[in-house]
Amino acid sequence: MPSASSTPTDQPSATAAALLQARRDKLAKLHELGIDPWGQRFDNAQPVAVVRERGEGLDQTADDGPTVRVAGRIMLLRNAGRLVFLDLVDRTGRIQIMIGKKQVGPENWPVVSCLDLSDIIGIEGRLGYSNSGEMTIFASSITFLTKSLETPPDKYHGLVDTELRQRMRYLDLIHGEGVRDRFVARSRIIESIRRVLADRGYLEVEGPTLQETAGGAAARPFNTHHNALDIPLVLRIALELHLKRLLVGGMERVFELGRVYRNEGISPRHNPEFTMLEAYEAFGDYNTMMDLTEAVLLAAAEAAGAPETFSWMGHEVSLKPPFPRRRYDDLLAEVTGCDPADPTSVAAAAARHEIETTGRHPDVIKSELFEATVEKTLSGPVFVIDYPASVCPLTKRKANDPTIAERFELYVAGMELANAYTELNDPDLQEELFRTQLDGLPEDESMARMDTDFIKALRHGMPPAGGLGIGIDRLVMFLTQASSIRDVILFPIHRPHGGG
RNA sequence: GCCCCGUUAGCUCAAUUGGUUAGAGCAUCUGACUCUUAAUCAGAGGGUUCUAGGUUCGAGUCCUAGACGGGGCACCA
Repeated sequence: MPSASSTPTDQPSATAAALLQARRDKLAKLHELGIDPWGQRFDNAQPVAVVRERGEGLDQTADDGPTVRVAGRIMLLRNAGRLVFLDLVDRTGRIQIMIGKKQVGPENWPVVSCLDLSDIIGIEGRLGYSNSGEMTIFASSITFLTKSLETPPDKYHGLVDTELRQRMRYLDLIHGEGVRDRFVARSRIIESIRRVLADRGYLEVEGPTLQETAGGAAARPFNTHHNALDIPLVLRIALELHLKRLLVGGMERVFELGRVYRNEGISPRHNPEFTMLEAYEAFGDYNTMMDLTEAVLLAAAEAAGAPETFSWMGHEVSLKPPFPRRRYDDLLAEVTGCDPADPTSVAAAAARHEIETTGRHPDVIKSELFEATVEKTLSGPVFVIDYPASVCPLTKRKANDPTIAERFELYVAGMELANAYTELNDPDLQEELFRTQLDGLPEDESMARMDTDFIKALRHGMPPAGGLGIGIDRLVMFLTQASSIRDVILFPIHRPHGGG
């Protein structure tokens, strides 16, 4: 039985305690001065960027600049006796403040000795330039807005430790180079996607995240339980099947932009929860969705401020539409030299790449061969079209060839960014495909999970339609040049630290 | 799940082949300074070297196990 006494690691070191005490002493001093260290509403503050713009036109030698009012966090503090310089940062930028003992008067000056790095203050003062030519607000009053009790990271290096950066994202956002910009870009990208879809008459909807059956993708779900109903539930792994029910319901253009959950491995390209866009358009097909994909990507790139052509993970990428469209079998033949129409030839090529072939469905073998050989050659962007039908149980087959599914995947820089189909709307074929378990695929990894409620919906009639899925996190990675998915997710999953 | 690498002060990093009391910058405290720019100058305090074992006269350094993180493989998007 573990000891009930507190472990030594619960005790802060003397350094940590002294750093904290120093700030608590200043907190107490503020109270003594009759100042609320936790501040109040602060009206009419101008964004630093606006103030800076205003300062650009000023005569640098004049001392009659306009009065401005800003609020922000103290990032640097330079104390020169009866004169203090500090760098104040708000959401729009950074500006230098000068506080002089004579200038702010005896009622303000004692407050200055209570200022620490990371405190949040409001400043009113004249905008001008310091002797060394830096744009500066010469403070006439200081308003204390919030005391910071913890020591900030190294003011020059910031927070470098990857783990700390992710667990304490708030610090990373304050101190990390470009971190804030990347998450701003993410927000703008998502905004642009909503705009593109809304402009085309799509409605945004919200499907259930708690489901009885995890359908629409090949992935292991998270299991949970509802107490009042006393039933097991799973978290959704895709948006697809409920959006298609809405097509049946006459919502002819719908999309959902939301979180899905897959109980699988973690890597620089995988987080257990991630954000998906799925969009469905009645009376369209996969060609419709290729056009939509190009529009979404172009708008997203513009929103993120990404150049039209750039290099990412060692690939040169140009987002200029139209993106090339290449048939799956053609690519496979080009790269491997096999005959995609001949299972024996495919199996022989697969064997050369040490892919297990015995007892497995020919299309599973083909699919693995494709992933092992073709994928990494796809710098893209390129639409890979017309997949082997049996690995696509939710996709309409080609009218003249039931072995080919009308599906595309968009590859950019060797990474799969989008996946789309001409949607299967034949309820009898859908039911049959749900019942079919492909040889060599464990049930967990199959999309063939029977959803009788969905089949019933299809029997009521789902219009022919195109459907599209885009992994938003990967899109953001690509457009903000991030090499890890954890750099574009604010709070990626982490194993809890020991000790509970 | 498997393989490789990392973890030293609040933060960023040193520490020779295993050898004195584990060092430095930032941060903190004391003092000086009305134009600084990672301000500077003088002084002070601050460490369970991730954890638990082991080898050794002696371990931050070597060995074993574990924790957490990073990368790769597998799986997937």
